[in-house]
Amino acid sequence: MGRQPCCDKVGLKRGPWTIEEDHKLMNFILNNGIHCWRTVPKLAGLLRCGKSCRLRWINYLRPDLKRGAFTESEEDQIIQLHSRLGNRWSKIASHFPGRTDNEIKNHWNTKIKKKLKLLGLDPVTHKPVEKTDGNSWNKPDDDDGEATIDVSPRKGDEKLEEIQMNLEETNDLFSNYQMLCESFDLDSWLNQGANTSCSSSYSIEESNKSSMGETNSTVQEESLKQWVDSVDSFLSWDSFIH
DNA sequence: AAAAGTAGCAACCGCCAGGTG
DNA sequence: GCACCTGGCGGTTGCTACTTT
Repeated sequence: MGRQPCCDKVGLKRGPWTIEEDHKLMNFILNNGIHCWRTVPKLAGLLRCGKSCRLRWINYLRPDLKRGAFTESEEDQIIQLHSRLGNRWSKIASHFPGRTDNEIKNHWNTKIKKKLKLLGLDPVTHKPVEKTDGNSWNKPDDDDGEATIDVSPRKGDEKLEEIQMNLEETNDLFSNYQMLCESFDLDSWLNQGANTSCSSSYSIEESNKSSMGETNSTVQEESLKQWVDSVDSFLSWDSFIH
């Protein structure tokens, strides 16, 4: 007998997630925690397979995610870890709280690989690439036809400044977000549902009280609201009615 | 301005390991 | 020990936005 698929794919939706689906999944997990991914879509009213829900949560909706570009030091650390661990992205990701393995893998494939090639290093072995002729040192893309990184000044410098300003604004948002995550016991929060019913009456407030105690619950509540607001601003959920 | 090419990234697929009955 | 289920992982695909011609 062959292996059964992870879920019955007939009639299930695929492709990009809609805002409404994101909200349904978030609401469900916020209210009930995570116990069994297979049952999540059914209980949350989603036409997705559990695996897809899990991926969406882990890679995009999780409150402790650190969004934004990788810093130089993060890149260096990824390179070092990759030289030790190879393509074990989840292991590498475990060194970067708030980063996902998928994010790191994508960053590696799209940016760091090219950076290493540009430096004349083999992205797999991390050793200098063998010279094939006298000119190949500074032309790492000759072998596979991949484009080089354009480091020369470009006409779009003004646009770059604009992006940097936006990034700063985003970083402010992230720092709020990080403050929340640092003080917020996500594991307890996600697991609390074991002791609660699946009713939607279970609130974030109650979750805070049970996982952190009464004393700083107001602060936590405020932080969590900030986080929800932050996610809202990322996703433009204005049109969705809770 | 339009077509072609490229980069970035979200999402999917298939496989594997661990847990359970 | 076996069959099955679920979660997790790494590789790959496909869509979209951006850039170049």
